[in-house]
Amino acid sequence: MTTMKDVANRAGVSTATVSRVLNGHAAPTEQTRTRVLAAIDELGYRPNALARSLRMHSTKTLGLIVSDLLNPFFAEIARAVEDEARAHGYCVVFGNADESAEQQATYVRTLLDRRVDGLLVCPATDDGGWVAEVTESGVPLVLLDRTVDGSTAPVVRVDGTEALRELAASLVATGHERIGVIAGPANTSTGRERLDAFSAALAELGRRPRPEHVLHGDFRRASGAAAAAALMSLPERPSVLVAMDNLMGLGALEELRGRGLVVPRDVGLAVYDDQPWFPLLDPPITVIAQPTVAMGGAAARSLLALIAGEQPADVRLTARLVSRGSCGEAGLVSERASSPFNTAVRTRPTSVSEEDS
Amino acid sequence: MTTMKDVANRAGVSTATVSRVLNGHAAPTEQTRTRVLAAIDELGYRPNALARSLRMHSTKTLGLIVSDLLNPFFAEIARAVEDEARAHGYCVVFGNADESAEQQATYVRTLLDRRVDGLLVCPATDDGGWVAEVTESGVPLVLLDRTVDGSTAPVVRVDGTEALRELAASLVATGHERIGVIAGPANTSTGRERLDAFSAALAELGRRPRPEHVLHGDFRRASGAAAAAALMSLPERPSVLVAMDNLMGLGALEELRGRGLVVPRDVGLAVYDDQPWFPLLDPPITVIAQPTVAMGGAAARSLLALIAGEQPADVRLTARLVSRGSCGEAGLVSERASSPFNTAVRTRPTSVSEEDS
DNA sequence: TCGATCTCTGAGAACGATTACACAGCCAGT
DNA sequence: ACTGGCTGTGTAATCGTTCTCAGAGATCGA
Repeated sequence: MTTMKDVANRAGVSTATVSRVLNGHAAPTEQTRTRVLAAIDELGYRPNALARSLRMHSTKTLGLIVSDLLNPFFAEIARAVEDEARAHGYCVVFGNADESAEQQATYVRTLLDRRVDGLLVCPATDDGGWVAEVTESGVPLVLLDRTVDGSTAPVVRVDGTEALRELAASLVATGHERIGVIAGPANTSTGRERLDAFSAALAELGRRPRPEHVLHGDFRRASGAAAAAALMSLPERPSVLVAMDNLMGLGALEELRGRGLVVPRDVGLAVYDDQPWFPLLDPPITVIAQPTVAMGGAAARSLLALIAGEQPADVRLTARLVSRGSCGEAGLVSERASSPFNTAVRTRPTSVSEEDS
Repeated sequence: MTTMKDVANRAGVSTATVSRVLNGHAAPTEQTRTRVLAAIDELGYRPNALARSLRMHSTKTLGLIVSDLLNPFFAEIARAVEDEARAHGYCVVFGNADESAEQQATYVRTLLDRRVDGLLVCPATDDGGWVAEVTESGVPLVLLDRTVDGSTAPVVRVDGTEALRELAASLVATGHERIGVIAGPANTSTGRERLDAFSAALAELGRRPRPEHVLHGDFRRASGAAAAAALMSLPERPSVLVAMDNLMGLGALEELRGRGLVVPRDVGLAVYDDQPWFPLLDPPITVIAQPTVAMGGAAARSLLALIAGEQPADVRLTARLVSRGSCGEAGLVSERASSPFNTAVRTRPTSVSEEDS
């Protein structure tokens, strides 16, 4: 590799001058400037970002740890973060925790060791032992989607209470008595909050889901299938399932299909987290949509603000209910029943990206 | 931040000794060893990977540039690459080219500047101008999924000719006369190869798609919808559409639904690239499945081999046809027609991850 | 003509690690 | 007691940048 010294020799100047030219300092003459640039060009010189970072105490890099890269929810967030970061001249290094606290801890350490300028974490669990490590290292931290015990870091999250309240009301209005819930892990904030909000909403309506109708999954496909299987094997099985995450929703759907159960005739289904293909199912799936792009953007901005020495406030975006008929919602059911086959959806499917803008 | 010097002072030794302890050299006494470790522990010292990399000329990092992070196909690949890399003690830095050659070039440069030990690229286009830059820098390069003009780098790709031949045969056998193709961009190897292979297969069967029935998209959702719209607006519209990528397939599906067209009654659909939700549609979508996890793993291994100084051969995996009935395939259609509603799929949906193992 | 001021450039010290080399003890063999 | 071979440790160079500081000319006013 050619270094700055090579360029300096070739141009007949010192490395200091080369550095000044490279960083756009005022000092160098137009003449030396062109000489240096010519040398850089001839040698195909590219500065070593490692050395630069070591000297500058800044890597222009953000670290992002997502709970599960295969979850399109996080993939979209990752993409949004990256867009925002690039717009500010930052690069993003990803880590995939795979919903595992240990793997997450490993990545936190790896990224701290590489001296990222800031860390964005979608925590795998409530356990916040790792936060102390980050705080000690002095690297700015922003939490995304989920919170963590004993952390004072800014949080960017989604409030689904209102949407869940609407969903509960809609289910009750449709006449559902036995509501099955495939909840997220009890040791994640989103897992608990969604379940709590939904339970509270039902309670307001005078209903209370039976304990055996509430199962916890792990935000992944297989657990959704397992939970659906368990729920549908009960003597008094639910008339509708609410999956608190798109992957568990996918698993539940697979399980229902595998059992030959028809949605919503045999059992209704609602899912937390919209995905582009949900409107394409028959019936289209009723979902609670989260503003993923906005989340990623907001998180990146908060982190950049933190890096700039500001004190960004917590961000709380709101999810919203998108009723599509998979719970046998009034009006949609009857309309649907009149068409013999797989019919066209009534409205053009709304894309997630459109919703976010 | 505490540095090695701090540790050395605290333990009453030199930085050399600290380094030796850290890197497991034989030299230090058990006594000094424990003293150093104690100091490290008390100070919460973490080595600076930047300084280490600068000195060692190795970052233990692989760069991965994907064409589009939002495409689940690439998300799965990214995940597989990361798993394999981690197993060998490497970290992965991602870049998202967004199907843009310029953005890809920017990322190539950024990653080279950060001195990644190796580069894995899913090229956005055929243009291989950037390859020279990588070669000059001496950083090992492996191409993934798509090839590039004038490159001698090892390639990991998927051969879909046999699967496409089977698909063509199946479509012809089902009686499809007018076959519409939503092809990938002509300036990508996969875009061309899939179209060529499919056309050749049809030619073998004595058919030849009409020129106006072949449209090129850009491997993204909107282009699939636009192409489907154009094709279905023709006076002699196709009886079946073949989308050469899962996102274009998604777009096409949305468009068909929006127009109130029923698959496969009004028009058949087949898609290149399986996704977990394809089996859940009614009818389940016939696809050509690619071994994504195997691709990512193979690519990472090839790159690591290259870094180790070996000369890995090109890898060519094979895609396979999964017939599900969305093209009105014989046997499936009749069975389907007998059930009035959204029916259960006939076999348990096969998950992508199972297929890859 | 002589400072004073201003502009440009270079020498060299960081940044935080690794490691070649030297050296100080120690023990064994003569 | 002296040599020679170990063993364990420290000194200092090095990686490729940035940046402080100081010096070399040039310009200018008195």
